[in-house]
Amino acid sequence: MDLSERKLKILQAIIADFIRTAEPVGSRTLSKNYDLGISPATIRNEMSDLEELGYLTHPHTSSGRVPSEKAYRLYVNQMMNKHELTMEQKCSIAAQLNDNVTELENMVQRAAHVLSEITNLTAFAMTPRKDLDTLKYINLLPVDDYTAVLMLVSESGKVSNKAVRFDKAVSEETLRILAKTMTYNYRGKTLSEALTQDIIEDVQTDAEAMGMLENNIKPSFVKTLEDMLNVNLYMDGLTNIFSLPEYNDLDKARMFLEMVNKKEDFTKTLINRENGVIITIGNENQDELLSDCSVITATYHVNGKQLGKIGVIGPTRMQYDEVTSVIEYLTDNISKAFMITGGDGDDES
Amino acid sequence: MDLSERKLKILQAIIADFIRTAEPVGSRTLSKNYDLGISPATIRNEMSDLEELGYLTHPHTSSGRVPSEKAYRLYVNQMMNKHELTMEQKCSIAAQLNDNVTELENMVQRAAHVLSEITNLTAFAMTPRKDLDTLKYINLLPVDDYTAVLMLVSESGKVSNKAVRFDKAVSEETLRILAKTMTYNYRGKTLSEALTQDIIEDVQTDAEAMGMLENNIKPSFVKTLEDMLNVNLYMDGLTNIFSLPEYNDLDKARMFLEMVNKKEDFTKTLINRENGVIITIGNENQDELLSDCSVITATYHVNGKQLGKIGVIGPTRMQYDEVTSVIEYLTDNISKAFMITGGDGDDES
DNA sequence: GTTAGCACTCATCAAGTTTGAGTGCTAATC
DNA sequence: GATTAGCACTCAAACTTGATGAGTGCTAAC
Repeated sequence: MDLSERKLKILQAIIADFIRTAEPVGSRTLSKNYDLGISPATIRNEMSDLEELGYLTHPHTSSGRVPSEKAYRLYVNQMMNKHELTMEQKCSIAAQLNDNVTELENMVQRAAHVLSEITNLTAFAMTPRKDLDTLKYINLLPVDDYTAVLMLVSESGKVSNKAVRFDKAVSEETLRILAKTMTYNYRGKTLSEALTQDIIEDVQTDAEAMGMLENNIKPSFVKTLEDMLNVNLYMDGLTNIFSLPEYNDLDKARMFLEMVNKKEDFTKTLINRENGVIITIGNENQDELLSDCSVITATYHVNGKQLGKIGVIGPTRMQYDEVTSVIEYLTDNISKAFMITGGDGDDES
Repeated sequence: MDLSERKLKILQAIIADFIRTAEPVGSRTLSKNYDLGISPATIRNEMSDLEELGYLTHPHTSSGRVPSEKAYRLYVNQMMNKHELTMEQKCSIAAQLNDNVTELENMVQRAAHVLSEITNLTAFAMTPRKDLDTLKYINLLPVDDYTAVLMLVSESGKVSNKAVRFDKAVSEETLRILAKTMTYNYRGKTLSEALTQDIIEDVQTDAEAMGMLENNIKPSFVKTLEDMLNVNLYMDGLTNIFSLPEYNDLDKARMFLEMVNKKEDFTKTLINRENGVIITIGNENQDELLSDCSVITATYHVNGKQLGKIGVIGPTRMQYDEVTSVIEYLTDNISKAFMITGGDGDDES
């Protein structure tokens, strides 16, 4: 059933007011502050209908109305106007973002910062998944007789490394052979393929060297690959929630911070989201703990291939229009910055 | 002036009680729960003296006494008994810490975790400063015609890298020469020396190559060096403060979290602390913002040279004895683990 | 269909009251 | 002279009470 023009107008006014004030909205306030041309009593009747239809709720009998998740969903889908950023805002954002960029990690981190500053919410930014990246070469650099550094370099220029310890002294010559063997076996494989593929025996390597490969190098190799595959998650504006009336209760603030601090869980949640601009409201979120939050994410791309995400998390009462615009502007900027030369030679500092 | 035996006993009891309950301690409670053998009235007289001497304070006229910073200082210096960890505690800590260690970063991070779990405070762990580490080799790995990865390897096995973009296409041969020149110039220099030393002209490099060194590589080189020098700070148990009555006020909790979130400032504060087990109470802390916190840090060493720190931050009311024991046990463990082979081939994942 | 009017509800706030844990002082006791 | 019992006093915290006001639903008039 479609809502009448008037009901839509009233609902929109309630949502706007509630997003601004965080207070339940009453019929009198509505008729006074919004140019609806009808009396409070009529508004009450309409609100009663809207409540029956599930768009509004009532904290208690004699309080104003609060938009439900269903209302926010309707608002986001149909009623939200495109919010244009001012020229100053755009310039300021671009300036902060592009100042002396050399690395994606850096820029992405700054995006989270800018986003949290503008929206006054908790922002996050995720570096791209490297699924399609392939191994280019593998090196073993001697440190002392028993220790070396295993170094992997990918086609896109990502470098990652870990220490390897050997049971016995190993010569530089042996290290070179081992590295050569590994490069021969893994070159051109994607990172995820390399994770599953076993080290193949090679004519040049003897039994002893093979043992080292299996027992000493393999664990570090796997960990390094996982490091390269893993996305990094930057968060900013965690303490912004203290300014929101929704979290002016210690328990709620605590729960929020504890949830967000579990970075691994949160990263998984993010990875599973679709690409593009995605808004999930309250219980639409998979994660039980996010059931009274809204999450907005958008995707940026590096070289048109690898995809990363940035976004915000906050109460269901948020400025969906403004936040969405800012996020979109940020992702556009990042995508542009890393389009031409494919400068994704990021490291993990 | 020295305190009488009895005053010391009373003060100790007050401190013990206050650390446990966080409530001002009254004379009746004291005489009931502690075997002091004197009546509340006598205790009141003694407490009055102790207050005059600056060891106790009075939140308001008719409330119990609270230990002052001076009292905590006295307690820590003279009255605190050595708290022995139980065998189970030790085993549990050692197990969590040493499970499958390959890297210092990893172990240090886990130390912060264990520490925050046991103490229910906010714990932190700082990786060692690399001042004494020297450069071993410098490499430039081609990514595409305009991009390379600059890689530095130090004597201790630390590897760090950053992307370099060139104004024009650069051949692999050129990269090799550039890397060779840099290695020649910087090998054996400590990281901090390398930061200040300029690139010296070399017979093998022509003017064009020199220009690239200056304009394209230098910025990345400096950043990479700074990355290698920089300590990493891991924090854990941030939300533990929500369980403390000291922070059951939103503003206080917020201030604490905002302070601790400024990692750079906090790192500087930590670096400036002396080595060994250091306890600073309230206003003894340099940082204004820490004026109602106590901080305990201890130092671990890697190979007897590089020094890192771990510690906790919490209200001045904390279990100084227990916390100190745990921190000491942790630093001992880390130092032991990284003593023999000097396996500090950490990276920055 | 719309609106004015009215009785009712309920969170919030301020003012007053009670309670109890604490103190300091004084006079009696050891 | 040191210790203690007794008592008047203080003050935060918890509870009570009543007023206020923003809100509702319902009904009857427009």
